[in-house]
Amino acid sequence: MSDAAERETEDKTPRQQDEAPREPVRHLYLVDGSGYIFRAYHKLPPTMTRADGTPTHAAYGFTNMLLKLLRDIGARDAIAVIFDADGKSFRADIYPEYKANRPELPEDLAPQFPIVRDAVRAMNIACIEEPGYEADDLIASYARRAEEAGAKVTVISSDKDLMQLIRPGVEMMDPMDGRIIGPEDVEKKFGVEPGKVIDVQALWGDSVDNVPGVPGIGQKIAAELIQQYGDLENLLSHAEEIKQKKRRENLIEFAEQARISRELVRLHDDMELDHCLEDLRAHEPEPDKLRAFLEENGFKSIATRLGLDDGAQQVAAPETAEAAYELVQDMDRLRAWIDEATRQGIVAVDVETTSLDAMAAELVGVSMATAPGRACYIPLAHKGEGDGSLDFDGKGGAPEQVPFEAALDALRPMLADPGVLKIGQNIKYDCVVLGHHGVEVTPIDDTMLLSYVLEAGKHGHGMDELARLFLDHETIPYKDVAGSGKSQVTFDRVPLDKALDYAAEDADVTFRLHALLKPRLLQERMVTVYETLERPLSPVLSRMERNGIKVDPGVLRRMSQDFAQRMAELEEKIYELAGERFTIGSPKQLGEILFEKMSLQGGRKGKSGAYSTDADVLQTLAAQGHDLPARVLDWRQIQKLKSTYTDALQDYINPRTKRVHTSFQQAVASTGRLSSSDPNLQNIPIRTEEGRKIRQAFVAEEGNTLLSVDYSQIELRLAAHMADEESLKKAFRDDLDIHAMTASEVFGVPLEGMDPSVRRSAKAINFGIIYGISPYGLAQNLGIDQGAARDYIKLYFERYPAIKGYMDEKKRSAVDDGFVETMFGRRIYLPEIKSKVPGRRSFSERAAINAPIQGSAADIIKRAMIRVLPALEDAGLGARLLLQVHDELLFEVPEAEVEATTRLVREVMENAAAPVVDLSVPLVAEAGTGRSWAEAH
DNA sequence: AACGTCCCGTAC
DNA sequence: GACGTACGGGACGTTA
Repeated sequence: MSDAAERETEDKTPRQQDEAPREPVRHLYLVDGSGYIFRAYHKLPPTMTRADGTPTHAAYGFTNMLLKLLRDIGARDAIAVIFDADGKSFRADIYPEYKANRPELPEDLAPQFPIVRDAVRAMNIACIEEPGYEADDLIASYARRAEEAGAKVTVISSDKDLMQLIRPGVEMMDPMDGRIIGPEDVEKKFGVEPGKVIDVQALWGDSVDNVPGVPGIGQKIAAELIQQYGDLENLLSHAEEIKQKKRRENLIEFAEQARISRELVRLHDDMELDHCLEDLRAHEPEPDKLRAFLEENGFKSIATRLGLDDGAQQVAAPETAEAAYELVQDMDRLRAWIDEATRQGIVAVDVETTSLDAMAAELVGVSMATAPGRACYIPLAHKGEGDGSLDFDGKGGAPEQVPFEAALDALRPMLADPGVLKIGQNIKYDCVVLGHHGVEVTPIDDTMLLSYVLEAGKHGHGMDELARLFLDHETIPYKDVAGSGKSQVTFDRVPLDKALDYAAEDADVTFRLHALLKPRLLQERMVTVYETLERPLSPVLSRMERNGIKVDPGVLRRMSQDFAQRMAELEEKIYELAGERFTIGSPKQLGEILFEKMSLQGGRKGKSGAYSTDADVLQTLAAQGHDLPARVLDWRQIQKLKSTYTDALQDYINPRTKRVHTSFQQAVASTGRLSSSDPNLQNIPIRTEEGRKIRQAFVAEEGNTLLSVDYSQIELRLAAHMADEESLKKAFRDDLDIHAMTASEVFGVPLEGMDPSVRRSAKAINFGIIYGISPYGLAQNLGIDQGAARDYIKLYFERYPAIKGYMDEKKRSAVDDGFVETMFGRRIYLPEIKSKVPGRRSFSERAAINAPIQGSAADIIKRAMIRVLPALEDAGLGARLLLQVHDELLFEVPEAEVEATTRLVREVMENAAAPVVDLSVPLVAEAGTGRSWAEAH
């Protein structure tokens, strides 16, 4: 018999209204009924059933747990079991999806809920629920009421949603082991004090209850943010300040969702309550009632234990609604689509392949759109599903498709028809792939380039982003059709119905984007940039990518081997010096070795509070005579060269062409520059002796020579022109050493016998000008203090006042217009130029200075690239353009034509600004040739 | 397992 | 905090 029961039994007083006032309730126990029953359900094996077959194991466990609890509480205690009422709670009104994807109750649990309610009543315990509210709200409200009455509260549950209630006077208890869950446990789970739990949950969300939260933010980050900003509202109003781009954007975009989430998890403690504290006071169970319950459910062992056994025998036991996409599987339908495209004179085209790498990709299918919502997909090389093996009913076989070559033959005339405009999103990719099959695609329009020209700096230009932005449409994620991770398949294994949805959507979206964006060229005066720069450049880049460059794998392999050996030696030495083995490549571990174990001086920096171990820091330490940092510097250099270049490049050699085919990105860099990836051939080392050797692996085909032609100081020249800085312009016209001259002007030293360090300083300032100089940056660069750097800049501006004027003007116009322009009219938007966060604003200000300069140079070399191919052709020269590296063009030239080609290329490059821009400074292009890129540059 | 971020380093 | 534009590798932490 329980203690409570004994006490009650001893005084033998039946409960009566007129009984003398008892001492007030001092402690209220609130049992989270659902949580309780779930715990019981999962803890016990599902073996028990009632005589009628109803499963009872959860109810049994529940009854046991509740009896145990009842035994442990006293006469001055109150107790209630709270359940969720059936039906939707008010939270579903705030957020319809709330608990929407909650799985159905297990089949063997649902029928146990009525039993459990009976159990509670049989024990003479109040059983409370309230339609429209959840148990948690009732618990919160009763806890509040008890607290106001001066009673302590224990909530029996381990549900994290209740943890927000923990405060002095309100504790939680784990129903399984009786452990008290205190503020420390909450801290452990949420990373914040209980009072801030709901703010954390608002960000974190809850997949079980379908509370959305903010994407990409989990417990860890949520706690960090709430710690820092105090609460959700304050965080949201300072969301702008968050450093991490993705996180910042999500916080802004999903701010309302976070508020709703907070509202969803916030418990209401102000409900009207049906019971006062006294009503809930613990009573002795009424034996008859309890016995009846136990018997009915076959809980014989409990009855026996409680002495209630009367000997009775029991048995123990998609959105694409408007679009009509067509799957084209026969020649007739294909011809019909081709005819329609030809009649219309405009068609959006998209190819599906097996790879993102255009040169390695196998063509799998083609989609077309001829009007918004009107699109088709023509599968050409789809295989059966699964692993391709045939199963006995033949399902693994390839689906019905138009024969590959026949389809291409049918498409070819339309794709090359000058009267039919082919629209693509990043159509260069499609051109390269189709180019393999001897299919020329012309003329073209590219929605990615349209967006790039119209909105550079505002956002990216990938199709998903454009669809979202301009069409308010979410495209089907690739992983939804092809899977991801281990289960990912190539597109030729995607079932045709899915392939149709995906591929036709791409063409459809492209068509719609084009209809939206193309007219804006004229309205926004961007026709020229698009028509004379980006659009004609696209086929040039296609050509370059298909050309590729020959890379000698033997050279790379030998270098990799050499590097591996040297790294191993250095590692030995480094471990010896450190006195332990560690991951040298981990800045964190290295920092700990250097600054903690060896206690070298070098302090912290960086926002994460980690030690910086960059080359600057290591250099300084090495200069103080420390061997370890010096070795790590060597190790780092070799590791970089090996992993990024000599190892990685070998993997990029196309087995078919034996060449490396980079991909040029035409719509990535906001200034108008190109970028190169997979592999990036625009950052092959050159500055150090060791690194430069990698260029020896880039070689000309037999009988050819590499020709490198690069612009000399093009950005500084353009800066001089644009700022109209007469003295600089004159220096360029006189072909002076510009850095030496700057040194002479700024520091007042004679050109003759100039100290190289003085010239180096001037060079750093000149570079700083292009980047939108700051005293910090210059100081960093020159290894001087900021004061000195500030003086240099001041001196520089005094000598070149027009430069200063140019910078101020750019900043001003950027603020006024929201964008800056290159000499050729390319616009670069600077959406953060008015930001109230100083760091971001100054970032935009520097970009406002740099973008017109860098962008104008980019325009010029693009013009040269566009012109040089027909010029070579006209001259009957066989040179092929292989690479562009911002101010350099690299050609592969038949040996006999080197001289003529050099002359022609220099000519084209030096006059590339004309006739649109009449430069007041000369452009100079310098040429070099050799068997390898190392020799040619 | 996939992703994002950080740190670092390469190019112009 | 921290000079412009990129890409990428490795470490690491978080999310799911």
